[in-house]
Amino acid sequence: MHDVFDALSHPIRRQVLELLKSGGKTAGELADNFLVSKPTMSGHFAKLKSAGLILGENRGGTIVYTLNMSTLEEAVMGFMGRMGISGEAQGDDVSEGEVA
Amino acid sequence: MHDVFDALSHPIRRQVLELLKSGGKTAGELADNFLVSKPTMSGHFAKLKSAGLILGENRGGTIVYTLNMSTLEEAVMGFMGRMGISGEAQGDDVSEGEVA
DNA sequence: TGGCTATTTAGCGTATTAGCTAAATAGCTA
DNA sequence: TAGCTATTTAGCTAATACGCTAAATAGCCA
Repeated sequence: MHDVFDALSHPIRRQVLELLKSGGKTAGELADNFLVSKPTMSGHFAKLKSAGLILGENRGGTIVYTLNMSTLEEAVMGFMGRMGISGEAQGDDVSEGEVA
Repeated sequence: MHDVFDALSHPIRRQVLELLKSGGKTAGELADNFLVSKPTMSGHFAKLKSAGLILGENRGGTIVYTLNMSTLEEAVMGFMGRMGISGEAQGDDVSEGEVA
């Protein structure tokens, strides 16, 4: 759990997840979307992978990364649930916890 | 936005937010829940505050911190929305984005 | 004023993070 | 085997993060 939020703390890593939303992509394809070097991107992939947020499948020379949505969902929605937010729209009105 | 996820990356800070869910608490009350020193906790409060996740009200000598739920919600649910998760329970079935 | 409590700021040490270039590894193709 | 592409590992530097103790600040009370 801690590792998930740790992995999410870097904007490049969050954006990688968003890019993978539409399907698996190779390390090179993903890296092309950012200005940093490929070794730097490789480090980001490693962190996402060790947090369980992506999976890497070695398909002959190239590596295809895919999203592991369940880890993301479990960690983030779990925390938000504990915070009392289940995801339903929740405007400015105070529906509970009357102040006085 | 980046600062929010940055602030959420430390377990103590996430737990502080959970403690504030039930209402405002002083810096000292919050600090009592953790093993680290008060100056260390003060640093965590500062980070949460600069991310806009909590508000600090100086009430004569003591400082009462309160949760700023809207910032948390906007950043986290915004990201999750972009990931295609709106918060509704979402089991193992694939309800959209048919694979083939 | 003096003293007490609550909290932050200053200053320091160490660990981690993020970036780079250069080199290594792995698989393909000729 | 040689060469090409894709990706990671190694090794480095600089910046940031996190913890500590000691000291400063701010408000209260006698």
